[in-house]
Amino acid sequence: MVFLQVQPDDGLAIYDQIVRQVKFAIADQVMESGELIPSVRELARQLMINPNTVSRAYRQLQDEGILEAVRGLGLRVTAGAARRCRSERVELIRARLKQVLAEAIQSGLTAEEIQSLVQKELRSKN
Amino acid sequence: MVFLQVQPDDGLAIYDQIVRQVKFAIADQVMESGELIPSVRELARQLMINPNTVSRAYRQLQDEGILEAVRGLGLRVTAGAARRCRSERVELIRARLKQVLAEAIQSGLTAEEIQSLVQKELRSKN
Amino acid sequence: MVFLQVQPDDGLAIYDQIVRQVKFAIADQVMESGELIPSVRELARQLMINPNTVSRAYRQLQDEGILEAVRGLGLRVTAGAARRCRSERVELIRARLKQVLAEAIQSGLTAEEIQSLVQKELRSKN
Amino acid sequence: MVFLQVQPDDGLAIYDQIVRQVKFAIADQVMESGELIPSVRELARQLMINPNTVSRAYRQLQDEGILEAVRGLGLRVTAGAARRCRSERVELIRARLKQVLAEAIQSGLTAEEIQSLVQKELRSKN
DNA sequence: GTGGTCTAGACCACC
DNA sequence: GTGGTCTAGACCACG
Repeated sequence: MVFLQVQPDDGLAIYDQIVRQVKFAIADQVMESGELIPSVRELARQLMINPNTVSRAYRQLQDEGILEAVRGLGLRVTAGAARRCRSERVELIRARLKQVLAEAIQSGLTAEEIQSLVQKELRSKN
Repeated sequence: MVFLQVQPDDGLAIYDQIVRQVKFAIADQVMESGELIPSVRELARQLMINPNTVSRAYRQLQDEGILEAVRGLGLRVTAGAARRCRSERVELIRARLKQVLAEAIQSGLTAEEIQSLVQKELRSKN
Repeated sequence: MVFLQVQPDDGLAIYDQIVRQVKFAIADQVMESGELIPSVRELARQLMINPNTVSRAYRQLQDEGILEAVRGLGLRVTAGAARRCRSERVELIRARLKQVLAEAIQSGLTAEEIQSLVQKELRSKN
Repeated sequence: MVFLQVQPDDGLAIYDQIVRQVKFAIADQVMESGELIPSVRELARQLMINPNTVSRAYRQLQDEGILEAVRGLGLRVTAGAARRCRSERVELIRARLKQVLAEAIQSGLTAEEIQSLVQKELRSKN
């Protein structure tokens, strides 16, 4: 879990950054189902933030059924978490893509111009 | 300016919605350069929101050079506003498209899947 | 909202007591849809507890779709809240009744003895 | 004592599950007065839990007079334990039934609806 | 050691 | 004024 990192002024709340990154880590199977995640205090120490902030992120992940508490031991990734995190991420992408494209059209760009932009971006990423 | 409308629970701040919509109206030449915009009180009354909120939106538009004060008359659209708003909007779109595509790739979608999604969206909008 | 009250050592967390009581108040239509609920600071002052604790309760109610935030104004009861709270409460009762009855049978009480207990209780309540 | 089993995420603490199950076993005379119960280490090994947890459960049972230490031998069920466990269980059931019924009435269910629910449950259990 | 809860007090954006 | 976020530090139950 050394790969987690937060930026205080990202616009996104710190606890939300943690939620997001944990979900992505689970989606990418960097963290497997059943695995214990870093303790609240440990992660807080690593990220140099307040334990309450980590706790809030973990609590939200519990509310969403991604993590489950094991009394006295810590928090564990639930069974169906990986599948859920993956589909949630794809759905998120789809929704945002949809919104951006709608705005692009509404702002006067033609379908051809948009596709050209998309292809240029996709090529530059490969 | 009757075309403006705000949604209190959009996630976006109300003053930001106003800023955004005014810019778009100028970009689409619904509002022309030199044209006087409604007074703070008038718009606040129409949208049934707090005058402070309208005032804040207008102030930001002045700070960005989109609007300018005319002593004794009110606020009017500046000379280069239309061109600026158009390019700003396209640039905004381009940046967000870029970001969404980067996330899409990072989340495991292939370039083909992404293009397929894009084409499907574009067709449904026409 | 003067009717809300919390007991520090109820076994149930304070924020949970608030969540529960607000839901019951909505179910009983003591609080109507669209109505603004007491502010975080106001309720904290009345109950003589920390605003964060109230905030946590309100946040959970938002997560469950019972309340919604109106920026700068406060929190409001959502449209479908009453119906949801009512059915949730009945479902809760049903589940607990089920569990208690299962234990009663498992502990050797006969169906007749249980029904006798139930009737005695019901009569004493009327 | 092979019949004991614990579920880490039951909501109920593990040591409480042990206390409860031991009491029920005594109430059902699965364990008789005078009988020696498994050692802390033995039970901890069987249930694959921390010996501290078993120890805590046994300590509570001693505090309640259900178990007593026999120097050099271990812990055994006290003389009046069975009677006490039975009446305690019935009393527990009665109290919880009372509470659930009170809530049911307070939540708007009529006495008839409640009795209907009770009968339905009782039938499904037989 | 673990998470859960609560308090106290600060700062922010928004209306 | 409103809610939202974060920090700091305390206490509790549990293993």
